[in-house]
Amino acid sequence: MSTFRLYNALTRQVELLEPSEQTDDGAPLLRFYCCGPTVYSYAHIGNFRTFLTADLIVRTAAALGWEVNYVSNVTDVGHLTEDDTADASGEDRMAKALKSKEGEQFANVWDLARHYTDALMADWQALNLREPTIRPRATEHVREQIRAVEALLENGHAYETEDGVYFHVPSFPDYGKLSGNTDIEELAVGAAAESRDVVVDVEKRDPRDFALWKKDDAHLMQWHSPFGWGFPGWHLECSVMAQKYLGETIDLHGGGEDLRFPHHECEIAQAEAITGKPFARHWSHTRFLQVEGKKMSKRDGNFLTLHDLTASVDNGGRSDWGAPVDPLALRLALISGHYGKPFNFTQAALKAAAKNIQRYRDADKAVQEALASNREGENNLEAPLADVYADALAAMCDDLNTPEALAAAYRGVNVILSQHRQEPLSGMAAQTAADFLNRINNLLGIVRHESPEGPSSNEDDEFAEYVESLLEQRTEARKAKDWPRADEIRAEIDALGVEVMDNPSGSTWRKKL
RNA sequence: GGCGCCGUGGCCGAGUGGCUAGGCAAGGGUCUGCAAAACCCUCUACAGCGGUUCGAUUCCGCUCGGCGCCUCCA
Repeated sequence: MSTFRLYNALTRQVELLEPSEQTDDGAPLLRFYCCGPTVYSYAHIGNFRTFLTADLIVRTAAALGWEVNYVSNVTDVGHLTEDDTADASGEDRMAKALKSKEGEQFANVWDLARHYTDALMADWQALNLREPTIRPRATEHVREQIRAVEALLENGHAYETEDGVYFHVPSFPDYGKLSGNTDIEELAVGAAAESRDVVVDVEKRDPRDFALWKKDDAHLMQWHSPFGWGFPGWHLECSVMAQKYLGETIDLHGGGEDLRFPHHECEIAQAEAITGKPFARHWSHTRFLQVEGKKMSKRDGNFLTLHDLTASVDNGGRSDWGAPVDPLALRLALISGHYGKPFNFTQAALKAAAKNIQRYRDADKAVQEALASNREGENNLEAPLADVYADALAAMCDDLNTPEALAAAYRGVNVILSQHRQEPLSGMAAQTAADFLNRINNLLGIVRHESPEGPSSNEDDEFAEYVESLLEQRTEARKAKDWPRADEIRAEIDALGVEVMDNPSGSTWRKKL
């Protein structure tokens, strides 16, 4: 039953994802590497769509009883902003960020990288993303990268020039097997470089050759190497770190669709030229998302970081996007489309997600209460919830069909709530429902936060206290049938962004969506 | 130009050779001091044109339209 099918970019078809090893306990062990971001700024929701895809792979594997060695890096070395990336010249992104307005607060590039790395981890947790087994940093693996360059020089796949060390693409006949960019492309590449008026290292032997090491003793981040002071090429860090932590051949390698070429193609070339073994057996890419029908861009005002959406307006959150948005709603919105298809992120979709999350919370709350009261009675949830969970897992195993998995999960929530409405859940039924919600949360991460400290704070507690006190006053007024006074207080509460709901059993409140 | 993806009801988005995905929005209703929430009901679509077929939204071809990558980008 434990078959997990996933699109493989290498073969261009949906294939069985097969761990090549087992743990000592006999569980399949998946070795998975997903390319992380360069920490020169806050990560945006597009970055997170990719990390979310990785997260869902990890969760689905875990649901099947697999162990996952999940490695996701942080690129804290500045690479390049200019078109001549292959030559690794030009200004790097970190240096550029340091000079920007936001960059003024940082003492240096190291400081800047640390700040944005911390921000990444906080956002990561807010979105309920599972922490990678290992999160290596490029700057902490420069030794290994230098050794890889040496190995490639020794076995003839690389050569040194005045400016750096390059990988010689023609020495690796498989180059292009992932992207389909083969020899025809070669001409286009040369042409492209010329038309862009880029200064190409004249010593490069082939236009496709890419930098393994860039000699530059003026660079803000530089290391000493046998080839002089400088810094490693961008593609090197991932293949080196993946192999260090996961072995020479890994089961699955993922990232954003833009990474397919040249980044992943170059990783393959470097890694396989050294080991002579396949680097990764399965490749997965997440498609870019669009925002309100357009590619995200700062100019169009639709460039969204997690911070833009989840921070309070006072704290820089974007009111035009309804900030602060519940991070779980954002998570749900971002996984409501298939990872391999273009996805249009819209305000309407975000609102719909928020509403659904509310419902998951309602169910969770009802179940917790029922669990506490432990009523006598039948358990008629077992069979329906088992079916629904099986549907959800099967959908995820079918190339991560999140829309279908979510539909199934929601069906389960509705079963629980409608059952509970007819007659409060028995202790046994509540236990079944709680197990279901836990499993759904493990699989999809949309029921509640998993991190020990949820995003709650003293501020929230104080706010809640204040609302409760107002609500008490209103209840008094209602008892006295002083309707104008009651409505007045409700208006006050309403102004705080809170809605009041009067039920037969009393009044409750919650933050408006 | 090269490679690839997609066009589903007001919106977002699965899926299938014949049997209502789902969500959100909207309209009507129940409930309610008024609201809100909740619940019930309604809304049957697959870009266009051909072809294959007993039958196509689903397969094939063409047309139109949108989008992505092709050394900045997840």
